[in-house]
Amino acid sequence: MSVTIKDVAKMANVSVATVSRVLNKKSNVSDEAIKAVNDAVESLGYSPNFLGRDLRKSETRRILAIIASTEQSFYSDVIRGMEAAAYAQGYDVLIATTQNDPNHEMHLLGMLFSRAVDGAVLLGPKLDANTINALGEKHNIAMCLERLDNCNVLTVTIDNVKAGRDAVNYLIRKGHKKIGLITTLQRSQSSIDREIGYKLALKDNDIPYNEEYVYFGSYETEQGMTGCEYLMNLPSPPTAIFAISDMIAIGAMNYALSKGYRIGKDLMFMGFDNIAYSHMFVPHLSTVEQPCYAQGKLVIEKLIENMKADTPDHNLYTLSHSLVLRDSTGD
Amino acid sequence: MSVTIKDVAKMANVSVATVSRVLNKKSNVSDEAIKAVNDAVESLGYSPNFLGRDLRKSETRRILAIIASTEQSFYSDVIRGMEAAAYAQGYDVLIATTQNDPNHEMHLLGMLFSRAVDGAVLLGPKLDANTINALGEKHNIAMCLERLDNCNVLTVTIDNVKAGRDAVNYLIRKGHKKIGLITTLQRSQSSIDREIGYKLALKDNDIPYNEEYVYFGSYETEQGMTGCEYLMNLPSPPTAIFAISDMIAIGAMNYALSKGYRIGKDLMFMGFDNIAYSHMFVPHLSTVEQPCYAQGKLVIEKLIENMKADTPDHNLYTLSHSLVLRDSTGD
DNA sequence: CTATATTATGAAAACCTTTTCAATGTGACA
DNA sequence: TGTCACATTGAAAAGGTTTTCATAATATAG
Repeated sequence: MSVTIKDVAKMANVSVATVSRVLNKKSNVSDEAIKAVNDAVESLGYSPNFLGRDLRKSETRRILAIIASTEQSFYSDVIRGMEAAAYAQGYDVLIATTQNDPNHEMHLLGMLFSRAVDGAVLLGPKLDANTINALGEKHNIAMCLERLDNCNVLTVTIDNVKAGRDAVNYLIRKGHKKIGLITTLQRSQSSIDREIGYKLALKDNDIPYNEEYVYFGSYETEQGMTGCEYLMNLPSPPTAIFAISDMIAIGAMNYALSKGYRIGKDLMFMGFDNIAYSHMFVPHLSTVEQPCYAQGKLVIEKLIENMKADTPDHNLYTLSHSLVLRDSTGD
Repeated sequence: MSVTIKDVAKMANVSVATVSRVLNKKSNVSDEAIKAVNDAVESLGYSPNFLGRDLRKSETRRILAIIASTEQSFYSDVIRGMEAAAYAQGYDVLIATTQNDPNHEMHLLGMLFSRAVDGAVLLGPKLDANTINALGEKHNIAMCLERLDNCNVLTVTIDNVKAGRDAVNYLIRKGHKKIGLITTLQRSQSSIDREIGYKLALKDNDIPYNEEYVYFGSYETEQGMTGCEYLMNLPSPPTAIFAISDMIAIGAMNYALSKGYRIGKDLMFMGFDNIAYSHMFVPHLSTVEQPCYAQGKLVIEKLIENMKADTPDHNLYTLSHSLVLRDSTGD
């Protein structure tokens, strides 16, 4: 039905082996043969069947990036970094989404077990550390952006404890003592770590931890509003708020704005991620920036190294973050 | 090296054919054989090699979605729709990004020609209509969100001309006669169509078209600011502005806000896409909403139909949009 | 001019499945 | 008892490529 290497061989009057050699730019093939093959390929409109090729070579040169959804736009820089690193070595990056379903995440990893891809990168997995450890023993897996406790799989991330600590320390340095935290109920390790950082910063400055100042919501902006409403209705409301994501912070600021608080004066906000909207929203949001592109690039480089290595690298790499200071902290 | 169907067969004391039958849940296999095979699969940790399977069956049950980047978060609903439709029929959806490079788009389509996937959906292609037409003759291609003039490939989109016309007619009905348009220099068909709709709405109401009122920028929010600045510095500035995307509209509002315009009163804004931030930003943005999920779902359903059909459907399907009215139009 | 590298080539094996085809065994039925 | 249908099974082919191995042809060295 469809045109195969045999058809090309026949038309070019050579063997399939020769066609294969030309296609793969091997040495030891005459100029005439090269021309004959290329002409035949052209006139037949042939393109090689990757299933055959990949089966024979038992490699696909494809890497799967598994992500909850494409909604969080800050993933896009991570992916750009991943692709840059991959293309540089002749790999393609494919993205698949789990919609936060661990079963679906496992299903997608099936592509790895079944050799439909050579490796996989998990960006914020929903599976637990034990499961991932077990899979990491036998397959080329890496994690990016999000680490997992007790997980010895190659991981590239930032130090979220330190990042949270730096963010809150900055607010304290600005003169605040009553600092609210809006975080998520659904615990990713990064949000746990940022919360730990929040507590450490308080301790650094001998400010007692007050659990009333912590609101647990979800990642949606609406929850930022609700969280801010809760905090500001406390008997002694906070004067600064750290939100573990910009989405949440924007929601929170939105509420504060509607109630007439003067942001950056009466009330300061610090977000996390430095998404594009964080400096479009008025007032501009101060935030913690993490090196998305660099993390994506590094995780792919390390993963490809691992695919070639006999003893894979299962280390944790942490890149450094930085504070971006804008209106919402009065800067 | 890695465990194959042969190893399973050996351990289960059956032929590979029987193993295959068990794995594919075929009839005509004894209960003992089923048990023996399943036990062997379990204890060996076997998972079938998809390359072998796909080659034999010459189908992969995978569909590639080709997208410029994952930055525009409103793609995420389209993808959700695509996945829902795909999974319902046992297909997986893989996403790959072109970063706006037509060469890279062609490279990714190579996965289709080379049978690494069964079909492809283009969301806003950078290739021209002729090229896509040619490819569509031989392969299972569809387009979504974005149509192309003179392109007879299966397409699912909305009527962007009518959408632009409806948006601007609404502003006119609100009493405006001087209406600015912020669009993009880089012409996607949807932005061209929305501009056509803008002009038609003016004509509907006997308002002369004034090219001074049209600003050509890019998709970035910053360009929305610049565009708004340009428009408001005209000798006779517009009293309402239609932006062809919410990102641009938010940038434009941002500028207007900083200059003290009272949005929804002195100056009205209408965006496009109804992204999540459009109702987080204060004031809330009025916008045109397109059915993202439904478009994604439909395009996959039609594409899968085409893969089975002998005479493929190359029609254009248009779903309906709606106006979402909020603060920025004084609603 | 012979002996030996070197280059160019093709036949066939290998990669791992699924599926076809033929064979075996079982039970029913006359 | 003999025939037939049916369920279960395995050997082998098929799918499209790459790669190994052997061979033939040519070039190089002595």
